[in-house]
Amino acid sequence: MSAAIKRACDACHRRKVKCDGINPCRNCSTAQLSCTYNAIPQKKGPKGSRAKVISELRETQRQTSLAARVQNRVAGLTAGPSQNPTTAGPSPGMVTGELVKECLEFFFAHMYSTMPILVRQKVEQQAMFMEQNRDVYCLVTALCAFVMLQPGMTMPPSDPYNLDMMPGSNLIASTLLLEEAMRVRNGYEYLDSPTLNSIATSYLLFACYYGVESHNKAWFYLREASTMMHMLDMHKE
DNA sequence: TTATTCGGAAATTAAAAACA
DNA sequence: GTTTTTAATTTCCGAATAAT
Repeated sequence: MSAAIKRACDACHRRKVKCDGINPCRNCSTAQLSCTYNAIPQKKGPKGSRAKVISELRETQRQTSLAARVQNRVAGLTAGPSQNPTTAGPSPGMVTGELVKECLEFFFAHMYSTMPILVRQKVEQQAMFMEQNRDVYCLVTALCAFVMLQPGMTMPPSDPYNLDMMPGSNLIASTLLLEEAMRVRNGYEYLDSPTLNSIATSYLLFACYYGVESHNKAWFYLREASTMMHMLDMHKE
């Protein structure tokens, strides 16, 4: 590139063409434009703290170490004598009764008004036996994953994933729960006979993925929920 | 063929951080 | 204090497109 001139005129700047810097400049003359230099240049250079990169690196490393701790913790939870981590059944210790209780409490206190997709009494009843019913287990796990994403939701006092209330621990807990829900859900044919629970689960998966900005997955599960509603003739009066 | 538009690479600049 | 690093802005190259 030839040496850039100190300042391009307004028209050349707009047209993204080389300006000779005089008034009127050659481009403006040939285009019969009035050649002005009215634009006020912006201040160049970084604004505010420029420690953005180092902050990002710190955050990435923190998340990585946190995730590693969670992996270890989960490996410990799932490494029972009769437990194979690759099975499609619920992982013991992953979705604790206390976690479910807290998440249901939060959901019905703060979110039910804008998302009335569940009946409290029914869910609480079903949740007691969720280990025996994958449909319910997935619903409850997805619900917990969704609730853990919400601002204001705190980790239960027992801290089931041993995250020490560190910043970002909610997001990691949510991710783990989402993975758990997906793993169990992929282990059985929930589409064979969709239920209200599986529709709500799809909707909660949509909400979870939307919350973590995985928009393609989010829309997929929203669409899935909508399709299952059709399968159950819920679009009819 | 010539003129125009515009995505984006390269250059420029200045603030913040690092260093002596 | 000076130097280095980083990030924001500006210039304008050159490919794509439109006009003649």
